[in-house]
Amino acid sequence: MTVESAGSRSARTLAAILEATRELLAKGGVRELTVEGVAARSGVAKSTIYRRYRGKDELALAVLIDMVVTVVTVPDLADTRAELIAFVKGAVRVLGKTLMGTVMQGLVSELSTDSELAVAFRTEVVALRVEEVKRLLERGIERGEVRRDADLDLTHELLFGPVYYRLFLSGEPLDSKLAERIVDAVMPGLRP
Amino acid sequence: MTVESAGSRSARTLAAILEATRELLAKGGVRELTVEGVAARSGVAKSTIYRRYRGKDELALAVLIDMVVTVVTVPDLADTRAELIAFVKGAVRVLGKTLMGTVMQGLVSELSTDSELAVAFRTEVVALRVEEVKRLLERGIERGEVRRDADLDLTHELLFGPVYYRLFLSGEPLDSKLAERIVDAVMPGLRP
DNA sequence: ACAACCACGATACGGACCGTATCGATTCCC
DNA sequence: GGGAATCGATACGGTCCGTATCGTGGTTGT
Repeated sequence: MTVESAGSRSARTLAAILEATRELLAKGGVRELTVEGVAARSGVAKSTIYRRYRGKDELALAVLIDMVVTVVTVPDLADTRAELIAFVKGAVRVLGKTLMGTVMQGLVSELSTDSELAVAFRTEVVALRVEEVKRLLERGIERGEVRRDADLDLTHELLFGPVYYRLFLSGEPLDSKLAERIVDAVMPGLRP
Repeated sequence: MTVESAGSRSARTLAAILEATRELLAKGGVRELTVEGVAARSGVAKSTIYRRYRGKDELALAVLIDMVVTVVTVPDLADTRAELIAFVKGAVRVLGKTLMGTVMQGLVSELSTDSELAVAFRTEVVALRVEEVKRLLERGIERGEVRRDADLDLTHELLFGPVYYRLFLSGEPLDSKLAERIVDAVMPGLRP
């Protein structure tokens, strides 16, 4: 046992890799993320990194998933509008003020050319949000606030599409009012 | 004057570059687009390409802009819903069945790290669509089909956000029904 | 038509990363 | 303690980057 942090050797190695990846992502995004850079910064051999990840994309995705796990489930506020706003607002905040936005943006190109990566991303990131939206809307249906035949999948896309649209393409700010404006535009189509 | 196509030498050179870029983009996307590849395929020297473009991103953007110019303006159908559907449907088709979707997807990552590229993209691609949506909605306001205080910018994001969301993230198909479903979900919030 | 001028093609260069392979040295686990 | 797994170090060929140089050919003005 040395002075190092706790955990087995491979656990410490893994932690060092992820930590270095986070740091490099923080300043430069996926664009400037290189396996050799991670190796140099983390003190881990390049070959060790390739033993765990197929490349820089999978590395970035690992960090992303590590962050997504902390997605909060919205508590019952007895008001669907308020719940949806809270949920979207959370996404806006995370995408706008943390690494997540940067990483997402860098990952988009890779998703189209790497189907394994795409599958992992969809089941471990997208699906979580879809489920939460469904949960909120079903709660709304029970309360009678939402139409019984509302299109749950489409609603999810309507709520988050504009957020990513800003992040990726239009470049307009992800301000705190955005969530409310989106929800208020979508709600009329959901009511009974 | 030789047997070659018409135009001055530099015009022919430029055409050859863009043509080769299109071909390489068609099979492999931005990911597999390299300046050296374009040089080899087009028969144009690498140095000549760098004389015109700063790199592969600007090259891809040039092709994209070349395609966007052909965006059709929607004719007056005397029905805002029908007009919006026609417009969104056009975007869905282009993004789903032509190079444009692929190029866009590859370009997203670069937009975050190259501000010059981002500005060019927004003024020459995004702005065109925003203007067209505004035109359609203002026509709808005059007809009394749309609320006078409708949020035009947000509407644009609501209409196209879901389309790009599918293209970039969820990976669900860009089918022909999508445009109609989106418009029908958004319209209730636009009516007077 | 001729000359001065550009733009182009060819080529070479150092450099960054890629992804793979090999091989002792550690560490882990029984 | 000892075998097995994992790691660090190092070297490799390869691709593509972006820049520079140089000679040749096209283009243009008068």
